[in-house]
Amino acid sequence: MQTSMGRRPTSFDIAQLAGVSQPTVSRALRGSDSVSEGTRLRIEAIAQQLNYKVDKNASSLRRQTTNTLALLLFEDPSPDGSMINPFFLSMLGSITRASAKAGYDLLISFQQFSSDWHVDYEDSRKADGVILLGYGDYEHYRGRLDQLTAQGTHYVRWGAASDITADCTIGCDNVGGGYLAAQHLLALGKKRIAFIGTAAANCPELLDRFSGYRQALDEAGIAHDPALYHGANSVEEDGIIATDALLVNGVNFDAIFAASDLIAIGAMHALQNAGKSVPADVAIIGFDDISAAGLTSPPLSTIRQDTIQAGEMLVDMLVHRIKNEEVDNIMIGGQLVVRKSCGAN
Amino acid sequence: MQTSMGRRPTSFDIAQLAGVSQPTVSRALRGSDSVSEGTRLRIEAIAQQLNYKVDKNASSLRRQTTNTLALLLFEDPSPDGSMINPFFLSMLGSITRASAKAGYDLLISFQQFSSDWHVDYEDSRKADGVILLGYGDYEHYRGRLDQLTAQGTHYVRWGAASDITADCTIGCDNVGGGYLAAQHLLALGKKRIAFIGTAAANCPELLDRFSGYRQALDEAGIAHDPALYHGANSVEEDGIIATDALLVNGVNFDAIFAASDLIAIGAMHALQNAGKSVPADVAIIGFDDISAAGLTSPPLSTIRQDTIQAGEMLVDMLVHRIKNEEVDNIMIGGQLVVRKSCGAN
DNA sequence: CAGTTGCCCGCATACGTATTCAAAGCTATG
DNA sequence: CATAGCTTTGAATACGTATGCGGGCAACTG
Repeated sequence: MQTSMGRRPTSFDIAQLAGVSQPTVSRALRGSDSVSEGTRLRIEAIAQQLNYKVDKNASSLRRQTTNTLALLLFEDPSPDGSMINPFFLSMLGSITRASAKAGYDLLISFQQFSSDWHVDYEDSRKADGVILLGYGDYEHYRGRLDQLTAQGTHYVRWGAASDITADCTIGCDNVGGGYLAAQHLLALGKKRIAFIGTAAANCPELLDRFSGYRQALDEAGIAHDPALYHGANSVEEDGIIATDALLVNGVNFDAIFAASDLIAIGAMHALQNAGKSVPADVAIIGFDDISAAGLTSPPLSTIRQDTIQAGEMLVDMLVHRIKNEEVDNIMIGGQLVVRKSCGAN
Repeated sequence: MQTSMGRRPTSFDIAQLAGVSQPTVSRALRGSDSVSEGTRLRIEAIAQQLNYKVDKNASSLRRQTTNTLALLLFEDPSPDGSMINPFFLSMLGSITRASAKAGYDLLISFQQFSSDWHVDYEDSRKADGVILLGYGDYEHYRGRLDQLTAQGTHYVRWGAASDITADCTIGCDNVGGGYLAAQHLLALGKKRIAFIGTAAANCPELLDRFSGYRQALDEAGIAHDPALYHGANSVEEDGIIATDALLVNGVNFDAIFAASDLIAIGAMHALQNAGKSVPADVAIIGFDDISAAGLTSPPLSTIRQDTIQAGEMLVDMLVHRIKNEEVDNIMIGGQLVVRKSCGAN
């Protein structure tokens, strides 16, 4: 029982069938209290029968709100041009779920750092707010964040708090996490703990982890030894390269704190390829607790970032911001996950 | 230089500043050829200066098209309530990229099988088309697919071709993949090859892999032995359970073909926990080639499904369908990826 | 019975864009 | 110089929904 041929039903069609006006249909279906019970039921029945759905474009246009969040995922173009960092992929999954739970649709977009992402979404009224997700030094785009704020775009960002005006972030306590990791190795009696991940391009997260690591070592009275520090971005390959360099240079080390699990996995492979045993010869601890961390051999000890909690918090915080409610930056603690890669059970 | 206070600029604002009418602005910015060069440049300059962006809600409403695709991701509620199957996560990443490349925004939504997904998106005009992604027996929702077709929703589906009216799918050659896997094990001299993944609930993919496996065994003259077949859904835990059962029952087997990598990883852990060596005692091959497959110890041989290619094809096919172009179902071949879990080299 | 209150509802309109139609200006042609 | 043809523009309108405002009607009060 279609009204006109083929066309999808509108609120006018329903109004006509129900013998009321279009505004009444709108009110009835939105649950306004100024529609009589009887009328509402009648309208609802017809709507159901016609399989009527509100046209969200029209609705959004009229209400000037979209009930949609946008997730902007930043990624350095990866070598193979396709993989996504598993940590962010996990966050993506979590955010997807969380926004659904909050009643918002989620629009996803990959972005290069260089693109004009700062004007893409809210600006074109496709989303009410934006979640920014990615590693990276915010100094590199603080101008864009300021512009977001200037044009009234609501956004939240994954990462460390900053002094950027009206910035709003949720991030892991990377310093604390680094401290935990180093402390764990120290407690196991390790004295020569290498750090892989220093000076990673645009990545303050890794630098914070280094700070935490140094803090633990300082407290233990262990002096600096730059030979133990090695740069790496968060990819497996960099872990391999860095570890190979340590080996080739004949550096003496009994443990590695890798600033991310991917680096740690690379390091583990490099060590094993060189005939070293993990953890007998070298203990390894990573950071993130990506799902692959539990699958390596030996399973990788790591500092867990709770992506599920983080995703929910990001969505939650953004929703608050959209409602112009006051929100505070949040820091999530990292949790030590002990597996076999450090030795002691 | 804002037009009215605070308000975001509209095409009327630009028209006024440029001394033309609103339609001319619309035409100029959409690149219509019936606007003089001078006028167009003037309008473009002003638009840029005001940081004007087309309101996509209004535009979509007027044009009755959204330039957006929706991805519906089906998932059995997982035990921990949060993880996403890594294979689908990978597909998700690939589809995200592919749709961006095709110039479409991507809307993502998790769905329970039981929900009213079939009317959610295109119906409410938020997307021009829908990608359906998930394991599952389409028989369970053939009615919904029919309804999608009936209401004119464009969709493509990941999975095996079917006899559903106007159904449109891209899927892996699971039979061929299963054949490849079994053949590989046979070539290595394995005689007692267990299969884990039979009779998985709602999962024709796994059954097809079983068919391929049987086909290879039949050709090798190996008789059926139901003791070697074990049910499992595509989660690690089921792999553990199934393998433990094989061990407890004292079944004689020298290889396992697991119908998915997650199952294979579970099986590997179960074997190693029981003191068995992989591949010396038991060879293992999986299916999918999720990113964790290369990280296990030993690294897992598997049948690779090319998610990148699949994602691009899904998007491509959907775009064609949206344009009402004829498209054919596609089957993607699985590729044997040889690592260490089966022994040879 | 007049006046007041409160409940339901319809009229008119706004949201911002894209397109159809017609008209205006301009060039070319005979 | 009149007409035809072309280019460029504006007026009007449609897309489908949501909401401010006012009106009709019944119930209730004095």
